[in-house]
Amino acid sequence: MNSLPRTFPARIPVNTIGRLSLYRRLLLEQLGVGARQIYSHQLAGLAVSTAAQVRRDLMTIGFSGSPRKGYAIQELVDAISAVLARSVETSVALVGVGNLGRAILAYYGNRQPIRFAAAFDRAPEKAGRILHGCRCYPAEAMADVMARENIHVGVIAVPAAEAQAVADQLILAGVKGLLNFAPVRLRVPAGLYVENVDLMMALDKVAYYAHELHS
Amino acid sequence: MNSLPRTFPARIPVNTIGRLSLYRRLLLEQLGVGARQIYSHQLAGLAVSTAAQVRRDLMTIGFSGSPRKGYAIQELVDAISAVLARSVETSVALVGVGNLGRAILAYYGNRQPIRFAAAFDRAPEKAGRILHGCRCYPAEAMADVMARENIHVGVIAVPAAEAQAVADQLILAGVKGLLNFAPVRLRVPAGLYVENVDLMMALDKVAYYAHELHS
DNA sequence: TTTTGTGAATCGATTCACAGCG
DNA sequence: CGCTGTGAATCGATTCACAAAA
Repeated sequence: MNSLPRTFPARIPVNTIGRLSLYRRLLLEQLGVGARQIYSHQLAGLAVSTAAQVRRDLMTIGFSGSPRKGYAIQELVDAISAVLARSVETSVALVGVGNLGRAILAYYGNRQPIRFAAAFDRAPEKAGRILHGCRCYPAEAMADVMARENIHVGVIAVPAAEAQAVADQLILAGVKGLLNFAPVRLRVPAGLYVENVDLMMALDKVAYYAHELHS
Repeated sequence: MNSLPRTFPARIPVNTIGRLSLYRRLLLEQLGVGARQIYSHQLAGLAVSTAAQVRRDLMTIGFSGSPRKGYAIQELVDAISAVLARSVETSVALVGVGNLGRAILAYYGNRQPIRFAAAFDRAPEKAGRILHGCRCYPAEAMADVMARENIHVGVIAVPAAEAQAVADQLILAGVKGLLNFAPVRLRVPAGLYVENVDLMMALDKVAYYAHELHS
């Protein structure tokens, strides 16, 4: 029955933020299929999780449903969007327009309200090209473009050896969060958020368990 | 002094496996630079972690160092490689040779002992091509090729709508672990391991914290 | 000294279990 | 009834803190 733009007393745990992102996607899908209300155990089924987990997560963002009808899907989507940065536009910069960088641009498309506003690459011949709706600039232009486009999130898709230097540049240019695809742990000032997508680690984990189960 | 190759009493936590993968990379780098011994606090520094965490992780795999000299790097690399599937060859299949699939092949290269032994795609015109050392087959060939190549790990890089069907096929073909890049949660038999790389979720997390810090 | 190895304490995240409600 | 909301219990992961070793 509630919950629009509130000030949240507590800091929301990272894992919860992640699940909210997932719930939101699943809920939008349900809306598309004509559903209007959903029970915690149904959403849990879609998310391959538990009803208790779902209820706890929604409690954390202060959203309530009714015992009779469950949760109103559209309202819940709005509430989650208000918590995630989804109701304001977030401008993002990509650094590193190699195989992975281009795949990232293609993957994210340019769905509002997360917009890839600029890409940077050391190789000067990439400057000026437009890939999946995102313009490439030479690395030197970073500070200027980032300020002009009001970018606060950086995505790092450069080789390991360059990642720390790129992170330093991005931080200097004012980013508050980094999504790092390079297989390195970045050293950043306290408080700045870094999400690592470590593909080597991910594959090692799978190989470990596959091997364990197989033998 | 340490770590004889076998029989780990306890099951090793997922997070620990992930960190071991990271430690291994960092240690190999140190070997390349000429280091032979390392202290827990030094490795922690490289991993952007804590000395206690490092010691706990190494304890978990039964590896010991000496208070005087720290840990012997080469031996530690070997011990970690023995724990991860790194000392035997693991064959992997990729399904979905789009932008993301090709970037994945390029990223992983074909470093031993994790080998991309086959790629599959619904689009028949991709069959027969060799990308980054990995041969593409039509989707229909999956069962045959997977058996012939003894593949036990699958990497899913297809659109969300197809991911569950692909997972089912791969499981039928005998995989024991899945690395899933599709923005869906897969339903799999108990015991089978799934590692999700959810890029939407990753970006939402960063955007959330960037926004929180910025405002 | 300095550093390892580790039991115990702490912290955080998930699950249980049940009161309250429609 | 079956469902939500939530305090309390549990589970797991990290950190503390210190004895033992060199």
